[in-house]
Amino acid sequence: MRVLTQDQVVAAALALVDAGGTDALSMRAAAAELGVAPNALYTYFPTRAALVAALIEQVLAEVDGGPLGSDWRAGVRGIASALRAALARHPGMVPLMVAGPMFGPQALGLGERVLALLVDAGFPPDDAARVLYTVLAYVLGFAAMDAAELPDGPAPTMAERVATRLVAFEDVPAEHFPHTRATATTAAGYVTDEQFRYGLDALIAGIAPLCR
Amino acid sequence: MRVLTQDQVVAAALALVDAGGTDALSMRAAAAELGVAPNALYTYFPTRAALVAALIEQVLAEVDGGPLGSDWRAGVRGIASALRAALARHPGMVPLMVAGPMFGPQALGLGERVLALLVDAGFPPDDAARVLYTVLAYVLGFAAMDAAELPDGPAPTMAERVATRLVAFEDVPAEHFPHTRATATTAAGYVTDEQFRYGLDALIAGIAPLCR
DNA sequence: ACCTGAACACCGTTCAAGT
DNA sequence: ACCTGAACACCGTTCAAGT
Repeated sequence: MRVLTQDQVVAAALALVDAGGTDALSMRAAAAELGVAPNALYTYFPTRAALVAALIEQVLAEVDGGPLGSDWRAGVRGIASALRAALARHPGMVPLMVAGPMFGPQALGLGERVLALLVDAGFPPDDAARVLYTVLAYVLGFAAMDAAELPDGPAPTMAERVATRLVAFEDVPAEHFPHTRATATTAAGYVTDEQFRYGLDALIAGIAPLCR
Repeated sequence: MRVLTQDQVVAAALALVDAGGTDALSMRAAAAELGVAPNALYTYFPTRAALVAALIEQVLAEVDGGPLGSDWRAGVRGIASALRAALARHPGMVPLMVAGPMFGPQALGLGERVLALLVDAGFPPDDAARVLYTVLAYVLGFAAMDAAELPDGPAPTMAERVATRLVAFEDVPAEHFPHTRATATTAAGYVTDEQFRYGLDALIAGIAPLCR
């Protein structure tokens, strides 16, 4: 008789990542959290990679659908924002997501929703596929740059993060990098929702002519 | 008297990553490659993270400038493509780059070049900063999705990669993911230069109205 | 079938010692 | 100052044994 469930293992592992960052995840730490010998986890997941895949699916399951209306712009914005929000809730998961291919049912479902949205709006299917991957690349890249500079401990507030970035930019020598220094305030705000929306809207605007 | 140089350590470590993927990098393996005791490397780099930062700078140093003409579109395309090419040459480096903030001189120099290009073309500086980060997010995200599914061994040809992806999509159940299946051929080609250019051009088109 | 203790082959990093 | 051997506190994973 099993003393645990797969969901319990996933929950414990995700808690480790959320509390201590990417590197806090280990089979041994998760086992300790669950009060079980390290090798007991191999009953539930054959390898560490399989556990990570389950964690990724768990995070993707938190991405809610967005509006189901006929406006593809709002639909893409909604799903992309929901994905970014889910990744921002679990910043330690980002390096794990980005390091391996995503082919689980949740990942496929997310893509399918975007494709359906675009095809229904009149995009030729192949263009829809290209748009999907382009948007995904942007969202994952943004999330990665966002998560990259977070400390491993508990998450700082957005104001603290912007302040930290501003200080970092002040160390940049203005004689060598004048434009970088001149735009430090804007660059410091790169981690905000507003900046995410800015790039996403540019992407959507550039995509629009493809919809005949 | 030092028996090695920092450059030798970086070269050996990069060779490990290129040959065996991200996980092939370890202080001990690099030391073995150089014929030296593991802890000898701590003379050259205080931590593994410092070595990784030097590796990132090395890869960014390989990004060539692109055209210096007055056309900002060509300039952004050139630098973004050069960055993608450098990352594609070192796919094992991508998870390392994406996992940590990039604030070295090469990283700053790359950003500065893009900012100068945009400001010279008439972008308001703050818009230029936003454009820079948006393009970076796209390039890094694309590179990450690209690198994610590469095997750890020697790199397959592009044709082999597309074929592998096509086979993977054939396993997707068409009754649950009809659009995904219908666009499998296009999706299989996502790793190609052409797809990278496609998304980049959409981004540039969406950005253009910001240049007054 | 599932858990355990013990082990194997790894890590990054530190420390005391030698030159 | 720089290298070495040895050690510490970790990893993922395997294996034989117990229930």
